[in-house]
Amino acid sequence: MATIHDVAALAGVSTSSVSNVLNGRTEKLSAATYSRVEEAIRKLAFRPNRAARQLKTGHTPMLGLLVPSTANPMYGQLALNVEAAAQSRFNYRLLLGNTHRDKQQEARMFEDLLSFGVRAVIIVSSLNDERHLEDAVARGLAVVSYDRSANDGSHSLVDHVSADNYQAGYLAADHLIAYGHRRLAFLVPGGKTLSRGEKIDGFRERVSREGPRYSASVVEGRVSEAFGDSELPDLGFAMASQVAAMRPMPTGIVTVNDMLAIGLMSGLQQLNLRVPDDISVVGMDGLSVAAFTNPGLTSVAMPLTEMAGTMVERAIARSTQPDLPAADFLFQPALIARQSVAKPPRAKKAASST
Amino acid sequence: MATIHDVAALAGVSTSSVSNVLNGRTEKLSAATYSRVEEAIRKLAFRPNRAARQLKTGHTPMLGLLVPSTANPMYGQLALNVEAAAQSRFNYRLLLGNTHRDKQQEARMFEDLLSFGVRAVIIVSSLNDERHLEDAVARGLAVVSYDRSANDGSHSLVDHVSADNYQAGYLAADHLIAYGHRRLAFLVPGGKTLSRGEKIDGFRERVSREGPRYSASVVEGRVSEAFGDSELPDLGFAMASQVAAMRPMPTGIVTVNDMLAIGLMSGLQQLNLRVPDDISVVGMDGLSVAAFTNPGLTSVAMPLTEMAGTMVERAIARSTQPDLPAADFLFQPALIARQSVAKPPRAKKAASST
DNA sequence: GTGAAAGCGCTAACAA
DNA sequence: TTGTTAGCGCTTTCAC
Repeated sequence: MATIHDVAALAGVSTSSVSNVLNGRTEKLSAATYSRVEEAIRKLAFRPNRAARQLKTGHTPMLGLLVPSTANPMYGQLALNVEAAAQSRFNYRLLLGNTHRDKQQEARMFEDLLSFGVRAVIIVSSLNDERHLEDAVARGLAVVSYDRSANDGSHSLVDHVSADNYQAGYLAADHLIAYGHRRLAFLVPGGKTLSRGEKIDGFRERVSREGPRYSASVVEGRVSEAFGDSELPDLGFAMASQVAAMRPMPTGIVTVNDMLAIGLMSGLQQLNLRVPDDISVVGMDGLSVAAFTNPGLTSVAMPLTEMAGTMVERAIARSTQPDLPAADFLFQPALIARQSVAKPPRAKKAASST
Repeated sequence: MATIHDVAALAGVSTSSVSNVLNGRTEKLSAATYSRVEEAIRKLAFRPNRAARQLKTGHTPMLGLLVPSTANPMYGQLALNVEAAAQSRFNYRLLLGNTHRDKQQEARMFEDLLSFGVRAVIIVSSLNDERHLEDAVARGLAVVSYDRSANDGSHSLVDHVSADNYQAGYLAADHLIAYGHRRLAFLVPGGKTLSRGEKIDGFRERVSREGPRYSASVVEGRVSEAFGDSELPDLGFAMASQVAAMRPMPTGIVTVNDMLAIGLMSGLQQLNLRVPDDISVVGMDGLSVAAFTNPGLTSVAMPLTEMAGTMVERAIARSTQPDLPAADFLFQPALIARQSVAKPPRAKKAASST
């Protein structure tokens, strides 16, 4: 690989002039010198060594992205959007890590990012404990947290970009209620996850507005210790039995995310429960693949592209201006109606017999 | 951030001793010194600066991964597997790029990798033209190409890790034929893709063995210039009409990948064609989500984890030992039977009328 | 407008 | 066994 010295030699100038060209300081060079240097750079196919540059400047155009698992299409899409924004708007490249929602892995990744000189990171974490995030901040990382709203007040050290999960839960319940459902259930994996709390609150709030004849239950899937995002559909599949065993059985189900819903629908069909004739399902995320399930999955979609843009912008801004205070950003979800929701079977009966 | 000097000072030794500890050269230090240095490292939470190290050694523990789009769950899974192998077996981190199968983007990413000091890269490309890959190799990258078999002979510069696509096509056709199908079709997006050639060959070969009463057609989807992997399901959906318009209509369809199949099934159902009663579908990839479609999608699965492991191993091995010759690795696919394949409707009639 | 030179944090001879 | 030192390739004062 050619170095700045080779270029300087070929162009017959000093290395500092080459450096000035590299950094676009047009005003410091005569047009003639400038183009002579450019020519030399072209000829040698010279690309500056980032390690050297970083060693000098202290930063490097890389952004860390930590997601639970890119095998979950939700995070695959997120990675795509984040990468696109980072690349096209800031010329930053993406360092990707799958954390499996494991605190150790997250912490190790932070360590590595730091040692690579990366100063901006976006993390999708659902861990209750944000202490390791704050450690990372203390050591110089600008951290943006996805979908973990900060209303627990504590930490103004980390940016939070999230969907309005309360509203998401509210919308999902609202949609089912509009179709006449009265016995609703909200499905979540057991254990840790956090943003689901608000989703459940919104869901419950909407149901409780209808009075005592409406019910809102929360069903937790049984998950093993090592439960990962790739097993979400399997869990949904298994939870179909839990739902089917409920007495009375709910007629409208909301799941905390789309992959769970996809598994659930499959499991329900396996039990000869038809969606939406016997039971309606609403997912959350707005995965593009949800448009192609059978039936199409109604889902509360998050504005992923906008959120990705904001996250990238914040992470990079705060990494370059460490004095910028952390902030929270809330995005509004929107329900996408497809075919997985219909009138509840009871309502049909009720119409003729009550 | 603490530097090696701070550690040396605190431990009361020279920087080279610290360096030796960092690089685990136990034999060069007394046990006492060693642990004193370790202690100092711990106390200062010292992490060596990779940029400095890289500047010195010329390499950095990073691996590039270029995929068309992580929004395609196939590549999301691939990224997960590659990252896991790189991380757990080599302590390498992953630099991810979405190329949208665009040559410019691929070339730019190569440039960037080079300038970041990354010497090992795995690429999923379907571009006919491998010249930019060879350019990259010439400039010092160890390139491993996924699923682009090299039997065009030309390039021994790039490693090729691929599934036996001929066999995949063969297996898919074989499965349909075993169920009694005679009119088969193979669906692909229009334009570029490459590995599909062998899939089609295997598919055709299997069908032609049955003689003239069997037919194998290839259907190309109409795609725009900017067609991307995220639109695969949409394309499949649209292609359902193309299939439905064929006279005679095929009863068994194979698609070049699962996302296309998922869209196709949805489109067929939209046209009131039932899968598998009216028409059977076989996908390719073995996406985990294909187990949860309705009906479950029969698919020819590629051994993704093993392939990812091999790719990582090769990329890193060849980046550290540039004299290692490039090689090709072929993996055997396996058909996963689910519910999207059944006897053809004609065969049922035939059974009673012939 | 251009060049000389110091130094970012590390590694690896080589000396001691 | 431990320390000294010369760079790796770049950026950036500071002279000229």
